[in-house]
Amino acid sequence: MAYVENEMTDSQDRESSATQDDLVQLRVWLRLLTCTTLIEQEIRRCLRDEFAITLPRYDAMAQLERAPNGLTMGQLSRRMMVTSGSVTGVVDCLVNDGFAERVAVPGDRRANFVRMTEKGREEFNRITPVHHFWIRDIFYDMDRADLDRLLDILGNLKSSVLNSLERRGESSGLEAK
Amino acid sequence: MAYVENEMTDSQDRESSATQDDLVQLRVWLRLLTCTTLIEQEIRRCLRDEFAITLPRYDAMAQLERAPNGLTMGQLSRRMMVTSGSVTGVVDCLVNDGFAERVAVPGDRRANFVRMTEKGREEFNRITPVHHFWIRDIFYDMDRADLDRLLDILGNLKSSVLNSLERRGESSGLEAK
DNA sequence: GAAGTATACTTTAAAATTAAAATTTAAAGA
DNA sequence: TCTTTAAATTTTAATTTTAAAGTATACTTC
Repeated sequence: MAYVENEMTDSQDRESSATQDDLVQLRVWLRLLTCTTLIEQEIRRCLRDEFAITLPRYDAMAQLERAPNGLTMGQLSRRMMVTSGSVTGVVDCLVNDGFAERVAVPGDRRANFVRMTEKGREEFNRITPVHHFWIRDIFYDMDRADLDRLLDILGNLKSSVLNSLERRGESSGLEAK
Repeated sequence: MAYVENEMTDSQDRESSATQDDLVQLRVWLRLLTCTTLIEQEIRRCLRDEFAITLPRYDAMAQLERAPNGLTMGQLSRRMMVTSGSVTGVVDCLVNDGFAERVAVPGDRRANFVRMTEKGREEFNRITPVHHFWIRDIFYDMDRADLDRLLDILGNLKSSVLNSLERRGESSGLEAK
C-alpha cells in the first residue's frame, strides 16, 4: 500500500528514503501516506473490534446518511472514490445486513438508488459519536492552529493534484457536475 | 476506501460532511484521506500504464533497494505497513518476475532474507526517475514554504497518532527496535 | 534437556479493490 | 425507425489486504 518513509535502526513504517537529496515532494508524499495508513488502520481496527463493521461499509453508510433520498451506485462510487465494481459488493453486504436497500429510479431503469434503512440509520448513529471520539483522540496533540493550517495546505494540495490530473487528460472521473 | 468529503452539486470525491459544526479533526482527516487517495490512484495508474507494475510491488522494491543485504519478510512487512501475509504474495510475484530472490538467513532457519536481483535493480532504476517526475508534477502548485510546513505538520500528526496508539495499548506493531 | 513460550513465516478464508468485459437501458443521429 | 453511441451497473479474474490459524524453528526456564 505504499512506498517508504523509514529511518534509523528498524523503526518501521516508512520514513527515510529520499532523506538525502532534495526530493521534498517525495518526502511529503511518503509522510502523508504514512499518516493516512496509520490512521486508517487504527480506525479500521476500532470499527471491527467495537462495532463488527468494516471501514468501507461505514464509509458507504456515511455517504448515504447525508442523502435521505439515496444515491445511485455511480454517485456512491464517486463519493467513496472507489470503482463501481467495488461498490456493488459493499452495498450487497449492507443490504444483506438490512442497513440499506435498493430502490428503482423512476426515469431510468439502468440505475437504482441505494438508501439507508431505519435500522442502518440507527446503527450509523450509534457508531458515529464513538468514531468522532477516536478521531479526536488520534489528533489529540495537534493544536487548533496546526489543524487549521493543515486543512488549508491540504486544500492547496488537493487543487494541485486535480490540476495535475487535468494536465494529463482524464479529469480523474470526479469532475464537478 | 474511506468516508467522505464532498460538497456542492455532485462534485465527487469526498468533501463536505462535517462542514457544519466544529469537527475540525474530522474535516482534516477526510481531506487527508482524499488527497492520499487521489495521489495513490494516480501513481498506481501511471505505474500500470507505463511500467506494467503494481504499486505494492514497486513499494516493496523501493524498500529492498535501500537494503543491499536484503530484508527479512518481517522487516519488509513493517516497512510496507502491511501484514506479513500480504507481503508473502507480493514477494512471490517479485520472485516470479525475477526481480527479487529469497536467501537463507545464516543463524535462523525460520527467517529468510528477500533481496533484489540485478534485474530488479535495473527495473527499479528505470522506473524511479519517472516516478519522481510524476510526484513533482502532482505537487507542482505547492510552493516550497507550503511543502516545508506540510512536512513539519505531518511530523506532528504522526507523533500524535503514535501517542494515541500507545495510550490505547498496542504500540501499533511498529515500535522502534 | 524437556517443556513451554515466543518468533518468523505461510496459509486460509473473507473482503475489498481494480481493470476490463458484459448487460441492459437511454439518448442521439440519420 | 434503426443504428450507433453513451451511460449505469454487474460480473469476472487477478491482486492486495486483513485476521486468524497453522508450521516450523528458536529461546527460556526450570
